Amino acid sequence: MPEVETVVRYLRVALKGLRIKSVDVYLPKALAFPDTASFQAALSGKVFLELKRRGKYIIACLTDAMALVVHLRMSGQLVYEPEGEPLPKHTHILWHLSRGRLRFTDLRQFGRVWLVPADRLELVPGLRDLGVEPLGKGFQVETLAGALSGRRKSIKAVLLDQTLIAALGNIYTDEALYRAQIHPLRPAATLTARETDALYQAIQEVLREGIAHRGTSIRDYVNGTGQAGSYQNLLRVYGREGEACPRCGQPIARIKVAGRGAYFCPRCQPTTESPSLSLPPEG
DNA sequence: AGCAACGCCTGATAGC
DNA sequence: TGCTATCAGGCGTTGC
Repeated sequence: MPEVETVVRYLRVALKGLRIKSVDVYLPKALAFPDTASFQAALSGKVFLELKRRGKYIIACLTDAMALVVHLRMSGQLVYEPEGEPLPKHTHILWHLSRGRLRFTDLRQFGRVWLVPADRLELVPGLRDLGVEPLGKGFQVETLAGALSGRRKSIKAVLLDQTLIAALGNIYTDEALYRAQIHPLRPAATLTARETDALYQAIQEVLREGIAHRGTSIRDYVNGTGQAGSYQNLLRVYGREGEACPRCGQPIARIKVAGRGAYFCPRCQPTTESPSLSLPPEG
């Protein structure tokens, strides 16, 4: 989510007031709705008004009450740049604007684009089912407690479930669980009130830090101007298998949880509640 | 209903 | 060098 929020913050300023002259679609399947011809015809002449984020979806509000929705998935990029530069490989959709161009580039081809009426966002699968925004007023510690109660699956799997909390990806679940000193395999319903509170704080901390550092760039991620973020340098556990835990020095471990790589400290994140949870972390 | 496994893609890297 | 296996920021579908 911090990566998506960063893209939105750049593009909100860059695209405002620009008019779409024409659209090239090089990979039709990247366009989830509608078909290429309808997409091109409907977008011609539209003007960008405002950009929003909901979960990991980018929503561009256009004139005539239309909304251009983009999900970058794993490797997608949405970049505004001058016309005439060489087109990067894996560029699937290209918008020619009244000034400059907007390109959707995606090596793994998982990302998708939709064009729907602004009041029919439910036409985008996933978007309509999103849970609470973790940095919004609707997210309280009781919200998190409610999401965990009665769920026997792992806390990491629950945090990754976008229908409960809209935003947390693999990096930020690991970082939040590390800070809260909770093992990723702990059944969600077994978290104590104290752990739930620590996790509630940790989720907001890691997301705010991620945004403040303009996202995490490991491979493909760049913001709306094509620049990398810097949060990868501040990650405590993600991608650091074998490195020393910043808190206790124990090597960071990696296991598989919910089909994803999960990085954690075996000492700081025991499979039962940590007795040292009330102690402040070092550094 | 809840949950885990798989599929979708290309490319980088590790191990043999 | 060149092969194979594994891994990658996510989510929709399938089947148990």
